[in-house]
Amino acid sequence: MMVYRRLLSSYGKQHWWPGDSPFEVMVGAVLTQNTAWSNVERAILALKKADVLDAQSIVNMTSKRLAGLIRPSGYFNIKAKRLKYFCLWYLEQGGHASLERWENRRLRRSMLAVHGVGPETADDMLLYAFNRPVFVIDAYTRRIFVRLGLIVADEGYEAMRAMFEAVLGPDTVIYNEYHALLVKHGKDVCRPAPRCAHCCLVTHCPTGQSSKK
DNA sequence: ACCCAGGGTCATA
DNA sequence: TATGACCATGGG
Repeated sequence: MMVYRRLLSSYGKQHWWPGDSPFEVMVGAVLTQNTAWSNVERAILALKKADVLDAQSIVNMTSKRLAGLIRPSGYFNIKAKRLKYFCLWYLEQGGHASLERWENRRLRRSMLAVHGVGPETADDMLLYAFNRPVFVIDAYTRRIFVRLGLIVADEGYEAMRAMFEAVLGPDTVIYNEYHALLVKHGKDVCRPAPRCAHCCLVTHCPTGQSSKK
């Protein structure tokens, strides 16, 4: 796809997902829900320094303590519970070595059944922790392709994923790089539209949202 | 002081 | 099924 080539030549390889192990990638996928990655890094660093970045430690520890450790990532009470649910599932299924033998669909369904793991989080894990050819759709992907006029605004998650996967064919390497490039482009260039378009055009906004005073 | 960020769940209608 | 409320920190 042309969009992919142009992004790649503009930005170069992104080397995703940042993380030292598949498990760390999965933890990061939960922690980064609606959250800036820089905040997630602090949380993961705190887990490492406390030497608890493994499923067993997280399951054993109280939600209270876990919430304190991941505090910088935001939504810490909710995410502490989500991490515990996820790690419990992870252990029950026999860990990474066991999960690695599962087929894509079964693995995805099983992940989605974990409380706190939605489509994007599951697909992050599938692509970046298990190297499965699953295309990740996120807010950046949607925004960029809406702006390009290539999709309509209310296109659903599964419809978009199916579209990308059909066009690109099953290719883990391309999916990996493409998603990372879309995030990069979304952050740097394809910024969100202003809330009040009027404020971009005039100095005195009738809605009063331009904070003068 | 606002807005935003690599979402997901839950309660309503 | 389709909206809205809620979760919470750190950076611009």
